[in-house]
Amino acid sequence: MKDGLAFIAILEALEQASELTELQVLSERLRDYFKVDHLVYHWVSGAGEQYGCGTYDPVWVQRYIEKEYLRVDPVVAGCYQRFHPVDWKMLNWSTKPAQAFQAEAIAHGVGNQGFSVPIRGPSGQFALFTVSHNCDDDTWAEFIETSRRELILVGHYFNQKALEFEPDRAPEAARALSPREVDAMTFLAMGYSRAQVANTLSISEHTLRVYIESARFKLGAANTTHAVARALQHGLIIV
Amino acid sequence: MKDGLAFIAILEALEQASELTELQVLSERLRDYFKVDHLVYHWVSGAGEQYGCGTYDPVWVQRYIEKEYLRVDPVVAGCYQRFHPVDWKMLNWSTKPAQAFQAEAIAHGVGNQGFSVPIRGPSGQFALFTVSHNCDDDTWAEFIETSRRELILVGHYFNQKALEFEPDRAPEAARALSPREVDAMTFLAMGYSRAQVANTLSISEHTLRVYIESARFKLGAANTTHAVARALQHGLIIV
DNA sequence: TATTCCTTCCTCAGAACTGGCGAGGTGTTA
DNA sequence: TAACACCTCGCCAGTTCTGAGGAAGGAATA
Repeated sequence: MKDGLAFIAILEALEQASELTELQVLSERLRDYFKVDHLVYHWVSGAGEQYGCGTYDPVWVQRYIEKEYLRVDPVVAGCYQRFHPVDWKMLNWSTKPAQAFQAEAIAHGVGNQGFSVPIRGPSGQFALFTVSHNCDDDTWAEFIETSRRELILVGHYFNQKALEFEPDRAPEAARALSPREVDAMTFLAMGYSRAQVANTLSISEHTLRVYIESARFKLGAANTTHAVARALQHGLIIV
Repeated sequence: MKDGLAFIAILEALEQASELTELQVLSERLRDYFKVDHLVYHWVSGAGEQYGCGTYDPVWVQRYIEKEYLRVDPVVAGCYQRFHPVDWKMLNWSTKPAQAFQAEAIAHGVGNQGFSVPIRGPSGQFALFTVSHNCDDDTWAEFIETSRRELILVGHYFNQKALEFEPDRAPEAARALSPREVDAMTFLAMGYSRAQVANTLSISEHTLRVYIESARFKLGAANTTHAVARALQHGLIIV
């Protein structure tokens, strides 16, 4: 750690932040602390909703949203499937859309190097905390080596604050399912047919249907598949 | 932070650990460092699979697994739905099964206080990093206040190592879906019927069926609902 | 005590999904 | 060039799910 005290000071400022706009300021302060070109927090969830703050060029951010680059961006795709923080070099940039995306990103000032920390929450909540910079591989590797811990920690604090300020997005108050409804959803998520679930739970298929329907209703789902998807996303079932 | 250097030393030992058994030793070392009664890492995923290491009484661990307390434990249920680390006091212990569970846990030496960090990964991976202790509320609150950052960080390092040592459990090498298959799964997870999805993608319903079937095959799923559930769990679609 | 929620059971018709058969075109890669 | 994966389309028969009606007892809560 370069300067433990300066870092702790920023963390404490982050803890005490009480408005979303402060995150913007803090991201600039952190960028200067880490001495990188860009530092970005990017939050993703449900039906393409996004929120972000950081030091990227607003033009680029706008374009990213408009073009739904979310579904092309190898950083998002890669982090979505990894637990560990990811150096951008480890990602798969070889597909055609990914290369076009990369070229455009760099043209908008995004660095050639990057490091992203994936952060996950309940309800399928997913966020990325990213630092990006222009430098050679060795310099970058050394930076990551020394800053890894701080980046992980600060990423989580960012996420915590972002959720705090936007409570609508976080809990989404999915009414809890009854035990039988949980059973039903669980086995359906495991691939059982209705008949199999009914058999497993030793109840009639008609009874099972009642549970599925009430779960569907509680989850605001259009069909069984949708209900199972939402139950999974809300962490209501553990498969 | 009480003793930054001692903590860093443990983190580095954790980084260099090369065997699962070392995690057991390190959890004891960390317990002593934090001066708590218990410190546990508990990993959960797919079809009730579990793995843990830490300082709980093995008898209790055995019983926990046998009785499937995973599905009763308010700590698991609570953390599964939260992003933030959780003080056990914040959880809902009022249901009958939860109270029975709590009584039994305390009888087996688990502390009256507890703090658990939820950790999530791709593929629906979920883990808990917990410290537990016997003391009054004020003492505990003070401990959490001072140790929160370290607990978050060390929990993530633990998880990283646990994944590293058990690679079978982590990636599960779900073959990637083709773009059209991703589209199909995505809209199905959003509750669209087959007809609606076909319409949205401007393809015939039969073509859509081909995608669903091939996605089903790749995901090893028994039916559409199962396929969507797996696609979600593997982070192959972003809904 | 009244109300609400959970659990369990029923039927029937129409809608939706699944499995099996087939076909042809494009693009990448060994 | 051949193999492979991807995208697109069709039909038929059978299975499964959904919607719209019910009914009744027990537990918890206000």
